[in-house]
Parts: sequence; structure tokens; C-alpha cells
Amino acid sequence: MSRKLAYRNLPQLFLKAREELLCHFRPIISHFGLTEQQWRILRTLSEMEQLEPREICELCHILSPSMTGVLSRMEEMGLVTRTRVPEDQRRVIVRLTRKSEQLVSELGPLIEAQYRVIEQAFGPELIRQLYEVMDKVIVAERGPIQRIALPEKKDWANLQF
Amino acid sequence: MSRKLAYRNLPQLFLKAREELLCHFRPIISHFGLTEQQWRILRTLSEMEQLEPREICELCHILSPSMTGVLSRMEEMGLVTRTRVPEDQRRVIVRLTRKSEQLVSELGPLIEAQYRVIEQAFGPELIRQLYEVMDKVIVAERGPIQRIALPEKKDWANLQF
DNA sequence: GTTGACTGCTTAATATGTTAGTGATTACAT
DNA sequence: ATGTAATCACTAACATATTAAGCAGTCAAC
Repeated sequence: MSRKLAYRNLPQLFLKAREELLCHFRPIISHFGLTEQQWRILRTLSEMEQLEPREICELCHILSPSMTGVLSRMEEMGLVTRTRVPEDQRRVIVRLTRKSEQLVSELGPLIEAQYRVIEQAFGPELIRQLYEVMDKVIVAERGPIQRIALPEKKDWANLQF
Repeated sequence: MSRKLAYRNLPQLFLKAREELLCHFRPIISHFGLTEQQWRILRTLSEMEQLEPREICELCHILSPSMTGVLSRMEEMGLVTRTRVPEDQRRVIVRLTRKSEQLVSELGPLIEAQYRVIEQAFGPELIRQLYEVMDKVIVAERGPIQRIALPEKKDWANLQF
């Protein structure tokens, strides 16, 4: 009767490791009145000039329904502009404003400085391993992963005992 | 005029890698009407017999304000019981119910099976490296990490250009 | 025994995550 | 040309994340 699963909770491990890193950047980002998601978008847009919402979703790992709210708040703050594509009325182009370009040019160096501090503390070798392993997990040059068979669905939530 | 930061967005990389893993477990968990957080709690409680909310917060990486809602929903579903500690009226003991113990004993093996499939696809060596690097990031046998100096706060959000 | 600091859980307010579905628009096959 | 499917952004409903603050219970110094 084994009480413990054979495998440690891997997604939870990622969550913890991510927080261990993020806690060193969060103060910087919130210092400028931004959320972490907003900074991801600003950083990405500063490198890509202009993007459409679904491209930003893909690059920043934010789901489309969240993106709607995030972008409209950023538009209200004057951080981005949204313009419809004339040729395709469904699509939208998102760009940085002068204000947010200025913001990125102030914030970017601070983020980089913090990375250097972290690299110093973690050791460059660990950072290198980190990128390496993460890329192996992500790139995933493997075939589609098998999905195990699931038993018939029981509505545990409403099941009486 | 370098447009790109010298460092890749590491927290975002963790987010992506985590999602790459989680997407293989999410269907299993939601098949039983659970959320990912609920499963984290069930799994932890099944290994620890009984825990107090703040301990669950620590172990499952869920903040206290979220925990309140998650636990009360789980209590309503009959997955956990919450009883106050007589000696200290502030504290609470959370336990699994028979129903949720049953649930874990059904769900656990499925999760393990999926882990084996993933280990197969990723290669055992990658999984080993993964645990190794993650632990290095988390254990953090390093001194307190320096915090860079921040410039005077400007309220960019309301700044007019 | 009061006062004051602290602890543990909760509430409040806002932002985002997650799943499902809608409406308008475009692309495509007939 | 026209009906149909696909695409894209958005809305809705609910759960969780995040920060700040509230509130009752405990503990210790006075």
C-alpha cells in the first residue's frame, strides 16, 4: 500500500523554481506599475516592432481571453495602440507607444542588471544548464505523446458516500 | 542601439516548459472534475495524513487568500474536512474524506502511468537532468541575493506624453 | 489583568487563467 | 455565385493569483 507516488510532482517543481526566479524581478516590474504579463508583452513588442494579438498570445504564453483584457488595460494606460487591419477586419495590429518605448528603455537595463546578479549568485554554469534543459523540454523533437486510456467518467464531485 | 535584452526571459521559459508538461496531465485531472490546484492538495494530503492550511500553502505553492476559496469549494464537494484546533481557535486541521481517498487511489495510478509515458518520450536522462537542475535552482544554498537599486518611482501608467 | 505585538485565516479588489461559446469576417469548395 | 467551414477577436462564467487590509485568537511583557 504505497502512499507516495513514484514520481515527484514535476509541474509543481516548475512552479516553485519559476517563483524562485520571478521574486527577484517582480519588485522591479511593479515598481513601474506594471504586471508581469504586461512586461512580457512590452518586452516582446520592443523586439518585434508590431504584432497581432494571437501572435502575442503565442510568444508570451497568455491565452486569448486573457489577452483581450490585458491589451485593453494597456491601451487605456497609453502603453500600446490597437489598429484594425484594413484588408482583414478580423485582425488587429498592436504596437508600442513612444511612452512605452521610453519605459522599456528604462526598465530593460534594470532587468538585465538583475539577471547579472542572479547569474552571479546561481553560478553561470547553472544558468547554462537551465537554458539547456528547458530547451530540451520545450523543443520536443519527439513524436506525439501517447495519451493513456481513461476510465469511465464518474462525477466524484457530487458523489455521495 | 540593442533592441534585444542580453538574457532570454527565464521565468517565461519556465512557464512554457511547465505547460508543455502539464498539458499531458490536465485531461486526466479534469476528467475527474478536479482543477490542477485541487489535485495538488489531494496528492499532498494523501501523503501527509493531515495538514493545516498554511502548511498546504507552503507545500502546494498556493497563496493563503486563494487557499481559502479552494478549500471551501473542496469541502463543499466533500473532498476534505476542516476542523478547528481546540487548543488554538485560529488554527484548522484539513483531512481527506473517504471519498477523496478513494479518488486518489484511482487517479494516482493514472498520473503515474502518464509519467511513465512522458519519461519514455522525453528519455529518462532528460527527466533526471530536469530534477537535478530544478533542485539546484530551488535548494538555493546561496546567500541572500542582492537587490539592485531602483530609480525614483515614476507613475508611467498615468504619464502623459 | 491589560496592553501591545504577533499569528492564522479571511475578505476585498483587481488581474489573470481556463473552458466554452458567440459574432463578424474571410477563405474555400462547389 | 453561394453555402460552408475556418479564422479571429471577443464575451461569459468560473477558478485562481496577487496585494492589501481586516479580525479574532494567542502570547508575552509589564
